[in-house]
Amino acid sequence: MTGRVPLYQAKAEFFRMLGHPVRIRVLELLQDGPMPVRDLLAAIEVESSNLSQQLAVLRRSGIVTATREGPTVVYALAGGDVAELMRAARRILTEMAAGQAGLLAELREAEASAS
Amino acid sequence: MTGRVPLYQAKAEFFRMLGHPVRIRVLELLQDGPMPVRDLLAAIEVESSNLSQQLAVLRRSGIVTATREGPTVVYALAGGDVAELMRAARRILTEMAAGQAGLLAELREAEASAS
DNA sequence: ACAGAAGTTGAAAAATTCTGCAACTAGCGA
DNA sequence: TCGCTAGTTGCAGAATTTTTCAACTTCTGT
Repeated sequence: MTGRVPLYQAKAEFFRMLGHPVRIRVLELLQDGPMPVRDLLAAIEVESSNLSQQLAVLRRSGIVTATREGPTVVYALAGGDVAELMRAARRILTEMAAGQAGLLAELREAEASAS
Repeated sequence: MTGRVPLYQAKAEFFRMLGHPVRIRVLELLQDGPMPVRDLLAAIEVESSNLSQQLAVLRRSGIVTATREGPTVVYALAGGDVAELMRAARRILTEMAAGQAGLLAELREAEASAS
């Protein structure tokens, strides 16, 4: 019923949706609970219309919800464990950094003993 | 030493790197162990040069390694738990799908009782 | 040395995404 | 009702990414 998109493509779209610094920061901020746009804006430093665009991307994807409360709009994580995803990402990123440090060390050695 | 990029930006780049169907499929295939390009190519159906480009993206990011073995090049996951990341993504994706299904149900009800 | 298989690379064209401006809607208080 | 605050939307130009084609490198068998 819902589009019938192959899973790997849905995943790719999902990750692509995450692939923007402002959107990452929004998701991280929302992990501490719902937050009005005003506060996001204060925390993130980006033009208000740009933030709106990025929020729209998140909304469309369904990962956050927006509800109007009087004059302000409050955003919240729609579902679950974004935190876990971020943790997994950070772990891999850390490993990769370590790997590259290792590689750099190797390169330095190779250079030192270069003929 | 390494560029000094804010973490949220590193994360965004990481997720962006994941945001392509071919790259997702490669990473999923490599979870079962190292694999020569030939086999990836057979599994994925995409032009060979296109696959190469995507493999280059993965290589540059450091998430996979390539080693030449005679005439073939074998790719492998560089480090750790890509599997866990994929699981986390699938969980969220599933939740979101459920959420949307729920929303659709609500909309249908609203429609049914529309004045 | 030559031919063929396996991949990679460079570059240009095509497609997508991002940014910022201007215009616009919604709610609230005077 | 007017004006202000809070956000969103449409859109054009800029920047990135994706795709493809042609050329190129390596390695192996003969």
